[in-house]
Amino acid sequence: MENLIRVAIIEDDPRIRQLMQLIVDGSPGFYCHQVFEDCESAIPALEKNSPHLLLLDVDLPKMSGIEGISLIKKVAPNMNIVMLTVHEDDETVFDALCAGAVGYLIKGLPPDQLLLYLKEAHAGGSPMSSVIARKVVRHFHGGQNNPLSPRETEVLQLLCLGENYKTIAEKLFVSSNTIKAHIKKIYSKLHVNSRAEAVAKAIQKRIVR
Amino acid sequence: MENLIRVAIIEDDPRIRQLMQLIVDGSPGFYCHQVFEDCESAIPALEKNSPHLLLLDVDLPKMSGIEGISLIKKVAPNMNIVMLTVHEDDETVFDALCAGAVGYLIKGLPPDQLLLYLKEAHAGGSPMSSVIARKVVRHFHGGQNNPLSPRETEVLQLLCLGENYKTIAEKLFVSSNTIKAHIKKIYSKLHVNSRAEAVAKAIQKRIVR
DNA sequence: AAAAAAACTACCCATATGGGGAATTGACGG
DNA sequence: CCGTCAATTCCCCATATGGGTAGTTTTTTT
Repeated sequence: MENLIRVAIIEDDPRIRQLMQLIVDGSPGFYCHQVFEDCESAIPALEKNSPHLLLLDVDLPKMSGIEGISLIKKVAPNMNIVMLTVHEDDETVFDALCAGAVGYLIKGLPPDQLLLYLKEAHAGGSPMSSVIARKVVRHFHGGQNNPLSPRETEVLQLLCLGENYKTIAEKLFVSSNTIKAHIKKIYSKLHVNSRAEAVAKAIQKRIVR
Repeated sequence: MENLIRVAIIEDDPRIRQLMQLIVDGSPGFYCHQVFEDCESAIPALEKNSPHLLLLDVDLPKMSGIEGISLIKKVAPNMNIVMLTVHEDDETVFDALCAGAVGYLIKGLPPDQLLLYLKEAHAGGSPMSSVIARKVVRHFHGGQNNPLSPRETEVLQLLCLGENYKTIAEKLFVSSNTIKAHIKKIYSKLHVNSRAEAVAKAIQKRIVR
């Protein structure tokens, strides 16, 4: 009883909910601890007695699964949340991951596959299909297309650290007028007209770390 | 011959290289197109005749696999690059993904598992172990710990869009003095003293999207 | 060798910014 | 009922910033 992985499920469709519960409960090593049909009722219960793993439906009637994650994380920060979805091609993956989910799985996986994924999630992994993974990976791509010269990139990096004309000039052993010129060029190339915008673009376009 | 997935391999260890080649060539649906022992010699060849998939060793003697990705992407932008590593726990995952790799696999996978992953990569997926995936997912986490009040967060978001006191004030229907006061508070809470730093922290700590 | 791009320097000027201090209002919790 | 905090408004002031214009020198590309 002590070594079992305690699992909770939040799923509005009664058929799927009961099916999941059966799969989890009927598997060695797992124990279906709690079952809910919405986040509202789940949150107080999860606060009292939190399981190791939570299977959370993305599409819920009242509060969506995504909104639920943030609230659930507040009451049970150490629980691993695995999202369940019908559409492999939805764009909520990022919101879910940002909110604190660790995995993102499709409903209707073969039971043995599902259980394998749940073991991985409990062991510190992030189970997701490779199609989902590619969505995530794409967010890291696209850092090459930077229109800036090497020197400008260097200046922009220091800009992102909050340095001003003078301190950047000192670090690069040039006049602060030069830095100003570089920054003007950076602004025109990035189509911005303030530090804040430049820094935002630099980080989002991954021109800097 | 036309429907085969053309694969190239860059791997310095002759044993592993030949083993990989054997696995790929001996599998229906795959065709080992080119084999190299370093990026330097691979790049000119990949430019001429690029395969669908490239298996790229992370640890190469001269130019590292990570450095290689950027250069290879320049000559063959549409090729899917899958990294191969011995250590599942290295931190180069992010560099590799940022540089343009689509997958990250461990050396020594069972051949059938490897081939399954390669099919996924070719089909637009991002194969990686769930341990690697968790590393990636962790980069999306941690957006909750924001010490700012709701209003301050709102102001910070507009700050990241490059707005100034006046325009923010107009959008929020308050005086620009108020915005200034909010921004002062934001700076003290985030321990910064300029817009640039505030924006950088906001994005990196995921206080804003 | 010529042209183009990158790097560097300088000066003027209007305005935005950051730091300091001070005060009022409303809401929430002990 | 009182303290705290968020939200709001206002003032002053030194300095940083962004825009414009105008150069020279070096490096790279053609």
